[in-house]
Amino acid sequence: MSEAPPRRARRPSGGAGSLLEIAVGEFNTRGYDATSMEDLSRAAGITKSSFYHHFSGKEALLRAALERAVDGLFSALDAPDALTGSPAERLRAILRAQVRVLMAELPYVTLLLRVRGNTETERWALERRRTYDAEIAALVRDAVDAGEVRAGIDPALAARLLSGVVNSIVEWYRPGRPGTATLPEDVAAAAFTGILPAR
Amino acid sequence: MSEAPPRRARRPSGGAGSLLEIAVGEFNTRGYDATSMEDLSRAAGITKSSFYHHFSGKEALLRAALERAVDGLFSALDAPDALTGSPAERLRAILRAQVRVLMAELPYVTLLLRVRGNTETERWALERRRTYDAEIAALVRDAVDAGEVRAGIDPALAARLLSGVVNSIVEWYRPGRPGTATLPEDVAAAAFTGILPAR
DNA sequence: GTCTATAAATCGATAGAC
DNA sequence: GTCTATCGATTTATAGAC
Repeated sequence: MSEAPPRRARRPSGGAGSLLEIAVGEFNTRGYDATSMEDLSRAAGITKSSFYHHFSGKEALLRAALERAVDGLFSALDAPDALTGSPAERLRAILRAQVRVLMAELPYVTLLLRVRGNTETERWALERRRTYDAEIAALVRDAVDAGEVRAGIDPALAARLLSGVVNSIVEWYRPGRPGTATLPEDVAAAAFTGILPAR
Repeated sequence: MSEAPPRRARRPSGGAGSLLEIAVGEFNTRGYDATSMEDLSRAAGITKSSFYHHFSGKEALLRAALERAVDGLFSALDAPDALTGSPAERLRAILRAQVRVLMAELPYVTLLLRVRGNTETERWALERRRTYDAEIAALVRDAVDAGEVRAGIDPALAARLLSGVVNSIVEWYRPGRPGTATLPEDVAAAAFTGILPAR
């Protein structure tokens, strides 16, 4: 009972998922605000109108991308080895998991980290980021209170520097680069031992 | 021989320097691409046309701001205590100086660190940043070769993480915050000893 | 040095045929 | 699901009066 192959439109795009991937790539290359719907449709090989058939607008694309990034980020808090052990052990496990998420969801998390807050969607993303950062800061305080790490600096400052060093990975990491298999552990070790420890 | 005071236009702006400061503030709040000349002139309290009398266009403003940021950044390499001593000592002095520059020239450096490369001016800024980062990376290699720091991770990775932790300061530092007088030394110490060193 | 007015291009988004 | 054509708003930038 073989049917005839489904009638195809002139230039079938790969579906909403494929278009989102293309759009996020363009957003990261030129910046969200500097990327026009014309740019997106050209990159996808369809017209602007066709793009609007899949997404209601530019902000809908941003929303879908940021939701994926936020979901990934928060999943680091629930990593298997992040739920047990001392505060410092859990914190170290979360750092490793966060680096893994950054690597696996690189374009989406990159976009999230560049959001400025111009629209409701962007403000929502910023709020979710603040919540995540607050969770990390609380864990740092727990680790200091438990006497597991040296409180040479303000725990709030330590949490900010931790976020900074981890998030900065999106500025240079590219998939397939040699020697990045150990990156999650390397970053966690650098955070606890120092990036440039004295001999 | 007192002359009459110079005839004044209806709403005298504070000159090009003042307008640049206002523009950089707007760029950092909304993002460069999302900020229109209309936004800038409204923030300055003059019309768009008047703004064009002081700057030839939006990109000229960006260029002036980025030049100031780049000059500040490179000045960290020439800090008095960065020219003598062992590689590790010089590296630590440069880190401190870089944090001081970030704090003193916060809005300009913030703008520099967000540049994407859409125009010739932005690509020039990215190229200058690459040159600066290469200088830091060379110093890290020197310190490792001299046996002053532990080469637990790839020196190139160490240099990237260093840049990440230092530059991330612009994401949260605000002038006048209490307890930031020791920030340059705190950041340098965290880089060498660890953000969360074990007890 | 400021203003009003406007040009010329581009933007996000929609209408409607196939 | 794709297309052509277009709308209305916005953008960068300029002309020219005061």
